[in-house]
Amino acid sequence: MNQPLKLVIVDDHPVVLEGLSNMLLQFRWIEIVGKFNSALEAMPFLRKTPVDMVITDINLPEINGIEFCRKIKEELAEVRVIGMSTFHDPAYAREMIQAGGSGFMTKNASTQEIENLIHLVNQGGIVINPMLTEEKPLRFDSGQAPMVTRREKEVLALIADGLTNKEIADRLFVSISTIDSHRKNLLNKFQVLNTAALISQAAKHGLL
Amino acid sequence: MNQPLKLVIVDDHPVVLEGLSNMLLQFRWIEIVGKFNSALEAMPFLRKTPVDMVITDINLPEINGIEFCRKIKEELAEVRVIGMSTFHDPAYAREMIQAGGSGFMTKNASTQEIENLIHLVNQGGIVINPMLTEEKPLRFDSGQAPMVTRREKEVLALIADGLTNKEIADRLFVSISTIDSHRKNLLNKFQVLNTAALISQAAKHGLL
DNA sequence: ATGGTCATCCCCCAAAACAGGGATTTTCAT
DNA sequence: ATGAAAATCCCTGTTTTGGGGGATGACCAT
Repeated sequence: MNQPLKLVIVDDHPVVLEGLSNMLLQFRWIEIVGKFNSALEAMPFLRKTPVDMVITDINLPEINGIEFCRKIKEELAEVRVIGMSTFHDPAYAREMIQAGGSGFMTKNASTQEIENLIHLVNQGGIVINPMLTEEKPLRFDSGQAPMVTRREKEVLALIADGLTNKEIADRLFVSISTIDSHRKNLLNKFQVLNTAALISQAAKHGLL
Repeated sequence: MNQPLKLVIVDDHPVVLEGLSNMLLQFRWIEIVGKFNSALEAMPFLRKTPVDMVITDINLPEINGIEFCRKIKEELAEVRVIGMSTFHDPAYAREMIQAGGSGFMTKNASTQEIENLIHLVNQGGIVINPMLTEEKPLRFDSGQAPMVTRREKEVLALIADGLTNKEIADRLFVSISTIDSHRKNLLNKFQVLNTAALISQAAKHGLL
């Protein structure tokens, strides 16, 4: 703990941004090295500056906190990410963790709670604060998946397994043209230009 | 809290099974309704008996605790699952959560810690205990992901985003041949024949 | 210093995917 | 029963991938 923890805060509400950073200013072991209003502004900074931790709002414009977290972990795996939200939504918390994040807190947490949380996360823990009561078993989706028909789903799965159109056609006893059509429709529905993007989108939406 | 919490314990070591259940016997609000040595034995029971929570060892024969958890959440979403392991492995903890679990603990946790953990999880929290220091940024794999280099990872991500070799080459300021090589190496490492399979494998291993 | 992995680049050629039309039959709910 | 949606099929192209090679410098650890 000889080096202060380098922290970046991301929130589109200036009030929160200022409030939180003032709150944390009193802790000498924490150094706030950046404050941003959006993920898009923060990302370039993160890429070129060594940072230990990011606290980000979940409800951000353009790229939300969950996606932001995913991106950070993709490119900069060693940066720990804590999600923050106004609402006590356990689904948010879980999605943060599933996106590779290390923690979740609501904006009304006390200074002490926040310091503890940061401290624990910094030690490698995963912390959700406060402990929330969840009503429903929770949703796993991110965004909404395009509506795919039974057959398309079938084809999609086989594509993901690495089969070519011809192989799929043989397997399903239809012509190559048919599979080709299904494939095109899938590309359209997912608004992507090729198979790679199709599969990664499908995976993201849990359709595989 | 009028109804006691119905709990099932799964561990292949009889000592742990007995020890833990004895430990928890003292708490009147917890009722142990089942003890099993493996996931395969526990699953049928869970299907026909209403249970609130399952505490399962991670290192189980045949089906490990992570997979077990995934299966439970697929079929019985309302059952909360806590993973347990001898080792302080933060990767386990994270995988449990990603599999839909609600908590993780090591076997040397104290009675009090365990009761607290169960209590918090029962209220809908996600709890990792103890807070572990993680050495390396941690692995995300289920099974083991092939080892991909920094550059390959970069290329992989861009492929998943739907860029063609040419576009990736432009973006990274290298020649198309280079990207082509990286792509081929990725196909080799993942033991797949085309991009579709590559991306779905990568997604499965959490590399996206 | 030298063997290994990484990242970079090149060739050729075949196979598969993508883009753009269009068309017919089955199925299913109102 | 009748329209809409789904599933099936076809043609003509171009672009992108994939499979088979091989080569070079940079870096890194033993």
